Amino acid sequence: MTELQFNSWQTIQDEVLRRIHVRDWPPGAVIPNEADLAKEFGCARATVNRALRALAEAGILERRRKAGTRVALHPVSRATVDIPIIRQEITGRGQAYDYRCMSRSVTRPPSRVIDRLGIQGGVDCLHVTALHLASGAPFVFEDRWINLATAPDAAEQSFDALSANEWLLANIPYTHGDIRFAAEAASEHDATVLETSHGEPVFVMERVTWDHDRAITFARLCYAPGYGIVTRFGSAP
Amino acid sequence: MTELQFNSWQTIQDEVLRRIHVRDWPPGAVIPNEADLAKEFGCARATVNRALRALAEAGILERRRKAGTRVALHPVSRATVDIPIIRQEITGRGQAYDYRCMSRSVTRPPSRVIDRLGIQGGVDCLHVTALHLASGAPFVFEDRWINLATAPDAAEQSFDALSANEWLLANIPYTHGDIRFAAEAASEHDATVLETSHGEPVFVMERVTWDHDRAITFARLCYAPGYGIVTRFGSAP
DNA sequence: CTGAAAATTATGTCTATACATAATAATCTG
DNA sequence: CAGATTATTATGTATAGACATAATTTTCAG
Repeated sequence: MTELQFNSWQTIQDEVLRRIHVRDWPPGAVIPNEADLAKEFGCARATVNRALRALAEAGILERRRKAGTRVALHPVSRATVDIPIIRQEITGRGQAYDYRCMSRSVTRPPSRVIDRLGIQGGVDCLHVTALHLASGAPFVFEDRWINLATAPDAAEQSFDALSANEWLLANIPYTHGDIRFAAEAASEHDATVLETSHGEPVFVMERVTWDHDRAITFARLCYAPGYGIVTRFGSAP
Repeated sequence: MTELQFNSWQTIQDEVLRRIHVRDWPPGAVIPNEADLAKEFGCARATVNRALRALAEAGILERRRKAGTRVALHPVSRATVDIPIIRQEITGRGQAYDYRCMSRSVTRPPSRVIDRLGIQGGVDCLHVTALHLASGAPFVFEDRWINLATAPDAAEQSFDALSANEWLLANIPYTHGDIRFAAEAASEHDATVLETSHGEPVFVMERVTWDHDRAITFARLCYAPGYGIVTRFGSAP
C-alpha cells in the first residue's frame, strides 16, 4: 500500500500543493476526502484538516460540507497587506520620523465624509490635518475627521506632538475598518504640502475605522509621489 | 470559581477580543497561558490554542514559545486583498467583458524588466500587450513579459482570444508572486489606449509571478482613471 | 564573575475519538 | 410526479493526553 509517512501538517500541505502543481489534481477537481487522505498519508484526520483548512484560507482550495474539497477554479491571489503605523513605516526604513500638525478644528464635515462615516447631518466632527515627514521630506499628508460621538475624548487632544493616527490606535478601541487604495491627482493644497505640483499623481489611501456599527474616524492619506505598496501572495519565498 | 462556559473557539476569540477591547489586557500586556485560559473557560487547551492562533495570524496577538502571548503593541492592520482574474472582476460587477490583444513579439526585455524577473541579460521574452474592456470602455491596459525559459509553451499561444493572464493561470503552475501598487502618470501610450490624457493619474499594479525561484512573468496593469481597490481589515462586518 | 550546561515553561503539534452541522441524495407521501 | 421527510456523508469542531520545540531561567563549573 501507499502508506507514505507524511507526519506534519506542513508536509501534507506541501504534498497537496505539489499534486495541484503537477496537475494530479487539476483546477476544479474534487480531491479525496480527509479520511482517505489521512489513511494514505498515515496520519490523523485532524492533521489533514489542518493542512487543507490553511490552503482553503489561502484561496487555493474550496471546501464545502458534504460536497467535499476541490481545487479552486479561479485561484484568486489573496495578498496580505500590512498597514503599519506611519511612524513605524518610516523608522522601519531607517529614516527619521517627524510629525507636524497643520490644522485642528471642530466643524460639520462635508457630505462626502458624512456619507463615509454613515452619520447624521447635524453632527460635528474634529477635523485634523497633519504632515508626516521622513528624513525631513514630506512623506504623507493626513486629512482626518474624527466622530466625536464615538471618540469624545479626542476633543481634549491637541495632536501637536502625537498624531491622531497613534492617539486613536492607543485610546479608542476598534473592531474593523474599510480601506480604499486609489491614484488621484494632487490638489492645489496636497501639492503645496507635499512639495510637488498640482495635478501630479499621488497614491491615496482612505480608511474608515469602526467600533462595531459606530464610525470612529475617516482618514485620507495622500502619499508623496513615488510611494507604492509592496506585498506578496502564495507560499514560498 | 470562574468556570465560565465558553465552548467554541469562536466564543473564546470573541471573549479575548472583548478583554483587549475594554483594556482588561492592554496593548503590550502578557495574557494568561493557554492552560490557565482553558481552565477558566472550561474547555480544552486545543480550543484556546485555535482561538489565539487565529488572532495571532490576524496580527492582534504576538506569540512566542516560553515567552507567552501578548497583545500586539502596534496593531498592524492586516488587510487581505483579493486579486481576481480581470475577466472575473469585470463580470462580477455585472459588466460585459471584452479583450483585445494589441501586440505580441519575442524580444529582449528592457533592463527594468530583466531586473524584476531576475534573469540573465541575453534571454528573450515574449512581450504581450492587451486591453481589457468593461462594457466597451477601456478598463485596464496590460503590458506583460513572459519568461520563455520558464513557460516555453507560451511561445505557441497567440493570445488573440484568451488573455495571457488567464492562459498562464490555467497552464503554468506558480508558487508565489510579488505585487506592487502605485500611482503613476499615464504615459502617452497608456493615455491613448485608455482613452484618457497624457499625465493623468492612473492606478498601476505590477506583478511578478514565480515558480519557486524561477520567474514566470512580469505584468504591469495600468487601470483606467477612477479605479480603486477596496478592502477591509478586522473582524466584524 | 563568566560562560556553558541543564531544567523549566509556554507554545506548537499530533493522535484518537466523538459529536455537530450543512449539504446532498434517497425515500416516502399525497 | 412534486414536495416534504429522512438518511447519508464530508467537513467542522471539541477533547484529553502526549510529545516536540524554542526560549528563558537556573544551576553549575571554571
